[in-house]
Amino acid sequence: MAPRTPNGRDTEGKLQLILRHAAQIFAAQGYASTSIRDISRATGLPLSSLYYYFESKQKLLYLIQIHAFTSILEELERRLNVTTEPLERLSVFIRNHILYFLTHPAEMKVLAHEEDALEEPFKRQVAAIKRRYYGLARGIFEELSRQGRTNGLNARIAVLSLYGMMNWVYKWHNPKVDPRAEELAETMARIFLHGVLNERDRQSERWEAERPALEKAGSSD
Amino acid sequence: MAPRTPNGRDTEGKLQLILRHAAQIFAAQGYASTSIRDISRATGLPLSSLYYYFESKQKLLYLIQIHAFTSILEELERRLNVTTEPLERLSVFIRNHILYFLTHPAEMKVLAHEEDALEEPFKRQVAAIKRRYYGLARGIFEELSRQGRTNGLNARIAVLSLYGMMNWVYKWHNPKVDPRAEELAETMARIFLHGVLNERDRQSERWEAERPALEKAGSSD
DNA sequence: TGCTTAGTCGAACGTTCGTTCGGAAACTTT
DNA sequence: AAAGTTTCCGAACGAACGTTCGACTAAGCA
Repeated sequence: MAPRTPNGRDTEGKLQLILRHAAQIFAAQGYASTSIRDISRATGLPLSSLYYYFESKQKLLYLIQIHAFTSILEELERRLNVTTEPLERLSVFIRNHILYFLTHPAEMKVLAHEEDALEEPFKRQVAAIKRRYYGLARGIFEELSRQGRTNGLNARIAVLSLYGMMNWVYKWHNPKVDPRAEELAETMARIFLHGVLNERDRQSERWEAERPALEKAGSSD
Repeated sequence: MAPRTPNGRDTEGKLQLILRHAAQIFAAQGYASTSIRDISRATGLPLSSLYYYFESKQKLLYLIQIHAFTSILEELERRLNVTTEPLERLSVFIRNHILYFLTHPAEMKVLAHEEDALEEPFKRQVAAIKRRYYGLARGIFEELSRQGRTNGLNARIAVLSLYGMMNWVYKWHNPKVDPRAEELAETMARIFLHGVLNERDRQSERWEAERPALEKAGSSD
């Protein structure tokens, strides 16, 4: 925490500070309409000093996106280890996503909104980690399908729909009015996993983490 | 169609041509990173000539957004007139949205992606029509709730989730791989209205427009 | 103490931006 | 044919952009 690096000037901490401020401004104004001078103003650092910490505006966006994606993926993989039950795993996925979204709104907005702003050296790398993230959810969904527990929907469409439902949150979530992460995650999990309509046996289902793993009882489960 | 306006120069048609090209470029590069010169290049019209048709870049974006929103809303209100059954109406809403989305991908991307790019004289007006659109879906959902046919979810969250699911489509839909509008709309209607899990009576449900109106069986009507 | 390296920063670079202006050209009305 | 109106457009405006440069100060090491 203190500047205990060889040099007593905490260079790494300053980069993080720049990244934090830059994420805020990118989120508020958009990448393309943010100037390096805006970031200079927000951080209090002179324009030219910024270029000691990152070599281009593109690289700055890249650093923000990679950092956010790496964090959310690490956290997710940690949490997914608690169970192999696909229903629970999907629920964990949703909760993890929403939780990260609401605790890091600026970073997540940049991730969701500035997908195409990166150009080719960087674009590829962010696309790779994104594919890994997407593939994780899709894998879980397909496992669920293999067990005959879905209604046979196209996995790609289903998972991308879920993804959209969650990623759109940055456009409307208002902490003053809307539920916190836990409740929001549970609501979306219900919509996605179960649906909105009154069904006969919906009441019996629970996807909480506390719930003991499903017993296989017959047919498909 | 022919230039039968008082002047034989088809000014209105030229504006439409500019709007079409501009929507394409805004969709491809983003509003902020598109220059008027880009639009000049795409339309073949000289830079300064463009300003005869719109008075500022902001106004250009405004014209595109208002036009798209007005079209989709008009079409929707027309289609909603066929039934008062809330389940069918929600289904019509979803189908209309997706259909417009996939037949006007550029306009819809601009609508979904450049929400915050407009500034104050224009922002308010687009926000107003957007609120009307959102309110329509929410009204239908609440009617459904009043009839006791939902599982009691927060209407705001539910409708915004649906909205997100549909609006995210522009980020991933690939005509070469993904289903056409009708099928996509039905899939999303199923996810939203019904859910993804195997339930006992899911098979009996249909939300097609052809289906005769539900008979009231009890509860609220 | 001096030498080297890491970090700072004012000033300026070339380019691109949105927009304007004034007059030329095209068409309509008398 | 003259007058009036609408449409067109080359050239230029000041402002803002991302990035660079080179001189500077402060820290770490001998």
